[in-house]
Amino acid sequence: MNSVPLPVKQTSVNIKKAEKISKALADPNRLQILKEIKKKEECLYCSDLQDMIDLAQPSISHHLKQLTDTEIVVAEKEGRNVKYRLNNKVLDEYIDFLESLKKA
Amino acid sequence: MNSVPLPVKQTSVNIKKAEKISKALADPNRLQILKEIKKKEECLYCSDLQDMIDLAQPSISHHLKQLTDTEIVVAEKEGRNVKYRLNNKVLDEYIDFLESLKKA
DNA sequence: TTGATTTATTTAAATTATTCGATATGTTTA
DNA sequence: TAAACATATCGAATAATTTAAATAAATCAA
Repeated sequence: MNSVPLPVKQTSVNIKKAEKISKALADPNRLQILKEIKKKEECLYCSDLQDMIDLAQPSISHHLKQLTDTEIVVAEKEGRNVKYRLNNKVLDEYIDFLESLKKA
Repeated sequence: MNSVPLPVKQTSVNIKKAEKISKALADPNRLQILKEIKKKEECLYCSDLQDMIDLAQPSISHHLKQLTDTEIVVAEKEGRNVKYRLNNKVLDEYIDFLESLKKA
């Protein structure tokens, strides 16, 4: 009866991207890092994490890379430190993708 | 100045649960399954998936188990078939967790 | 410039995840 | 009951991820 197809909301996150973001979130240490980033006033230095997470420095660096590769976390160089902050935009786009899995 | 701590919204999804759900979502075949579940009117039979996903039956069964273990997908036995449907509640709780990672 | 500090990369080992063939279990139908 | 069908489990091979030691690169401070 309804010959006009219902518009399907398109998100900017496709399956490939959603897979990458999900993978980035699929580790307790990386989730902990995200929580620590939230706690900090504006952003967080990599070195802060060494006190909070029981991993060697290269491992923390590796996990931060997973997060920045998906752009869910953004790194800003500041002298010899690196500041990390959450990228709300990417997180929101990922959430949109998840919402789009629900029935209309 | 503010001696009363701000209430922090608690989600029912903690880091451990979020890790599990993220892992369940961190695979292109499982994301495809979720999309196919959405497409179907109410739910989807396991056997439907064999036409849509290029994997052997045991692999599809394995992926469905990953999804049902997190309860993001619910399985209902119906004769010799099994019906699968999305559990909006768990998905919403996961989304709440993700929202809680953002700054207040 | 030298030494200390912060973060990243490389490499290798250990762990975990994915896949499928074989087979088992449960259900329907003849 | 026997055959057919749908799904699940087991076991083994392969692939991907995590971890840390060693080391590199970049920056700061003396």
